[in-house]
Amino acid sequence: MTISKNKARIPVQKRSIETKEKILNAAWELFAEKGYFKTNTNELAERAGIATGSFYGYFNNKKEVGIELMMRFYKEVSKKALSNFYIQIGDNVAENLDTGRKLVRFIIKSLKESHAINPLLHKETTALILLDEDVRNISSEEDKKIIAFLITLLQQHKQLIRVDDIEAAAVLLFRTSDEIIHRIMIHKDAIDEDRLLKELEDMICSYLFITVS
Amino acid sequence: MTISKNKARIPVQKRSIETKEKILNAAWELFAEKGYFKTNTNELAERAGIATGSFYGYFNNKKEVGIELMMRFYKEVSKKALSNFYIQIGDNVAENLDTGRKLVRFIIKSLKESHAINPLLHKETTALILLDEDVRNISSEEDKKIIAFLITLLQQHKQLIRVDDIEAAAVLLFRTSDEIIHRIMIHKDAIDEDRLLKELEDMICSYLFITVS
Amino acid sequence: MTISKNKARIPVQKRSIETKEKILNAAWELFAEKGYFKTNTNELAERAGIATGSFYGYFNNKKEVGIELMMRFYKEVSKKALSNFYIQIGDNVAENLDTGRKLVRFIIKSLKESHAINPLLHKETTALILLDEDVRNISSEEDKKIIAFLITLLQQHKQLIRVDDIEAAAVLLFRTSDEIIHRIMIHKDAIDEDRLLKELEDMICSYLFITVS
Amino acid sequence: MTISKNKARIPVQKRSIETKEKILNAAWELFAEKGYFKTNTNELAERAGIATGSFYGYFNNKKEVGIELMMRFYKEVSKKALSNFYIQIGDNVAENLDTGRKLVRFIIKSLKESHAINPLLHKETTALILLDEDVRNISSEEDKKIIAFLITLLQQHKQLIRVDDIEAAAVLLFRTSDEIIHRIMIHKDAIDEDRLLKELEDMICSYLFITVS
DNA sequence: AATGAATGAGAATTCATTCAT
DNA sequence: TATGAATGAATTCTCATTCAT
Repeated sequence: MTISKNKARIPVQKRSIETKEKILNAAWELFAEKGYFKTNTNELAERAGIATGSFYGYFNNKKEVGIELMMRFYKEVSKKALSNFYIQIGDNVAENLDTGRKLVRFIIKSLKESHAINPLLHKETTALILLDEDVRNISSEEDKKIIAFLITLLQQHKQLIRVDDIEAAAVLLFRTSDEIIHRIMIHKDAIDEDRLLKELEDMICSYLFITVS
Repeated sequence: MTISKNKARIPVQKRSIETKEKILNAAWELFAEKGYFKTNTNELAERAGIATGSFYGYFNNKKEVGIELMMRFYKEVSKKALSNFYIQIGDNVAENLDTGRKLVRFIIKSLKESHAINPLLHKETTALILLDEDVRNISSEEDKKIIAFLITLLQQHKQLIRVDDIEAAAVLLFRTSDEIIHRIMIHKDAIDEDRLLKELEDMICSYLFITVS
Repeated sequence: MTISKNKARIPVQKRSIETKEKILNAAWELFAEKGYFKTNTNELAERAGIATGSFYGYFNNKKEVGIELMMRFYKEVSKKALSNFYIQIGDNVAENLDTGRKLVRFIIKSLKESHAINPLLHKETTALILLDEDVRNISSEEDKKIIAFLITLLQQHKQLIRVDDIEAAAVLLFRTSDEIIHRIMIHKDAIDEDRLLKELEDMICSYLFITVS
Repeated sequence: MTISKNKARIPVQKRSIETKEKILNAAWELFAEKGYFKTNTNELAERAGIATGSFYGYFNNKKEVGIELMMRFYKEVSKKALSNFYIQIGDNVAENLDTGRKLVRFIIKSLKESHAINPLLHKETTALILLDEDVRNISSEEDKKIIAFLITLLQQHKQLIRVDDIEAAAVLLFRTSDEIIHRIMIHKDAIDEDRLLKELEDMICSYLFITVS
């Protein structure tokens, strides 16, 4: 269903906003505990402390809750990464390799933090992206914003970067980091987290920056 | 449920093997067309041209079909990767940078081919890995084999490689390449396939090998 | 399965109570018409005039309906037996043989009435007791109450009774009467009902009471 | 289904008879272990060591196996009770009360032995009698034979017996004893077996025979 | 707005029996 | 006769969503 009937109200009143928040919090917990598909709307309502039917006053369907939760992760990336960037990197970017590594570390750290909020829920969201076209499209749009930001970032450090195709590099940088972090959080590959993240950082740096051998 | 009642027969007779094959082929098609979750066992049987009940003579449930298909992918990867390796790289590995790049290209190509077999089915499988613990565990074991193979490969080219932590590098190499290929096949990121793959190759090479600047 | 998920609601609202009653009435009819095993939950819902799914709002499964109906029989027996006892026997129990026979007649009559409510359903219940352990246990508990009541009754008429082992006598009395009545109601043994009941009464009296030869 | 297609062969050859026996033995075990309804024909065939389809060479359907097993119990009663009667009671029946009690004991003992062969299977059979009309009719016919025998028996001891309605007495005697034994074997009423059987014997004797008070 | 009972299509699974080999 | 794969109707139970109150 791509067309929504949109009967769910947009909450304005304080109590309404609170109710919506209660539902999202319930989903936050339950989707992490049992998974998106194994959680049903009755449980969701019950955990939120509302009646089954009331749920549909705030969301048109279950999927919408999944989407809203997914957006929280994106907001987290934005909030952490975008707004706080200059605070952490410094305004007058010192143009040297050290800054480059700092930059990469910062990106990895931001993504890691967004995954860390609720790793199991993040996993569910990832599955939903794979399984549902609507969700995938929304996620795709958000990804584009992140990538656009990364492009800007890389362009701001052009003098450090030896890669010509900045756009492709940004995509590569984002996908690669996100995947490795995801693996660490979810799949618990046999390998140690720190070792893997160190290599990730090294890989990206050796790729992006002009290294003095 | 990890314990199965295992009522499904293990086909020995020619007819049985054929029927099982018919089911797997039906699943192959349907999971790609409609997705794993949206396909039900009745459809599966119907597409296979057998009776509903017959399905349960060969598989205890839908998940088992999913697992069996996933295993086919892994076998495909192994087969492609292992058997063709020497043909492509050459038996007497010339110890120079060119060989290193050849190696990386080979790995990327192998993974790409495994994804290309049935991209949509591959996507479903990826989702299943995220959503089901049993599937995840099986997949995890198979991934280990691939990574083990990569470790061997990298160790055989030690003199080219500047990375110390070969294990972590192998994991990184596998995950990174797999994810990028997955993105290309499934999500159709705005970026052009060739550009992205070129950068991936560059990234891995600049990371792994001693580059003469 | 002895542990139930207990998703069935406990009806409080008037509408709920009515719906539950509708289901029980449907079961009452259908179990008698077609038998417990040959009735399925869809039919049950249909006869009750509700949707299939609604059934599961009130009972976790068919068995629970069977149990609930069985309990109704027991309640019926208790109600009939306990409340009408003094009306029929009289308050100041005349201590003579006549009272003894009255007592036995009363017991037989009470059991007979409970069977007469819905003989076919009673038969199904009896089968269920044999086939299902949970049902058997519940029935066993209820039987104990009846037997306990009979023990009290017999003890109140101790002076008439020549049997030493009152407990065993009560069990014997209950099982014997119940079985004979059951036979009469269900199996239609070739023999005439009145003749058999007369002999039953005689048998019990001659066993229990001091007869003046 | 009251009309049978009767495709099952009547085994004459030794091997055929053995196969049929294997099926019956498998059912004997399985119906006692899991119950008639919870045992399926595949299991039955497997336990018998034959192929699923072969089952239908010997029985037209599952019910027939139940019936044949039921008949075994009846044969047991006949064998034990009817043929061995004179051996145990003695040919020249001493016409005194002692013989009466012996008689009752003998009847109870015979019934008890038939129940004891395989109590759980006997329970299943009892349920089947309740649930299936065909089975009930066959059982009814067999019951009549037993009752007829009891009538003969009682008539042979007429001089001891004070009951007028011998027919009704025979039915009562059979049903009562059978039920109590059944209870003892299956339901494990709280009461001790010996106590209950003693009272049963007393009850029947005090009813049947002229007691010198 | 809130409630929670009702809906009903849909999914998984079973199993007595048949039938081609 | 034996085999065991195949059949497919039947059954139980779930759950997102609606709707009367």
